[in-house]
Amino acid sequence: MPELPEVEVVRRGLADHVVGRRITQATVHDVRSVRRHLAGPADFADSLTGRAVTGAVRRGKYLWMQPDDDAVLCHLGMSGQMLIQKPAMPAQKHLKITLDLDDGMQLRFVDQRIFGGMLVSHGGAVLPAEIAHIARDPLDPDFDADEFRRRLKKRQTGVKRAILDQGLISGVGNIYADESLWRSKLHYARDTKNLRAAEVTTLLANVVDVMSEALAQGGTSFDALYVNVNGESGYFDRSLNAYGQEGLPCGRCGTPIRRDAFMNRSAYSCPLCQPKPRKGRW
DNA sequence: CAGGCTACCTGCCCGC
DNA sequence: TGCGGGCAGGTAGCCT
Repeated sequence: MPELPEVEVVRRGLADHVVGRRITQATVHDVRSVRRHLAGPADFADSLTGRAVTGAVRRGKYLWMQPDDDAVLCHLGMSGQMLIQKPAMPAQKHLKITLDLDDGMQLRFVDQRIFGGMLVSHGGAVLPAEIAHIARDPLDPDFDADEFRRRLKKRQTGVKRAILDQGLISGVGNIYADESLWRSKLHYARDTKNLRAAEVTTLLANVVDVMSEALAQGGTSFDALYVNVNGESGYFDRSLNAYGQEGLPCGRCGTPIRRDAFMNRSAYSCPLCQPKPRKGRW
């Protein structure tokens, strides 16, 4: 569920509550949450026991803790949560992994749908090999906007597909794709090859803006599934202009927002502000 | 490489 | 009240 702003909120929580701590014990409650740790759940737990966490880093929607040169790579999938809680707190229904910390608190990974998970990447502290294919995200100081433009221009696809491709630009999911396209007055099916340079520049700026604004508001929460490490919801959902707004008036022109089936999911757009491309025209 | 489809999961909401 | 279908902030892999 979480996109870059939500994952960054979680990373900051880990930086505050886990970095500087030592993991005294690791418990895997559901092996499916460590299925990407190929050496198995026992090795996962053994690899973490006694390790001190020295950093918490994020690229796109992935984040990892750094026990020295290694990485505990985490992805929240659609429903993953990281919670800092006292051991006395009753276990959540979908509690998957518990890391006991040397200050008496626990880091709990809760994940209803189990699309997320953790793995230990040996020597992966700088960049885990498992995510070498993930592009830098636009909030990364080393994000290369010119390279993004070059690579985008070479794509033969629709613009929303392109910005959802984590290998081209990371961190953008369905919410912020629709929101940045709405702000840019671009239809999601616009061909990347036919985008004008100014349109790409505007889009990139809007991607950065919408994710920065969402981050400042603690992320987007529609329900209790997305929360920070203290269990609190973000409130950027109040600022959404397109995503989930089917039938509601466009904030610019009043035309009802429409929902289209797209990539087995949804694409929300304003039919007037974001005109559908016609063959031969764009 | 593009893109359609499936799998991986649980839960909620709606219509019947 | 129950059941089936559709839907949900994601990713990877297989096929054409």
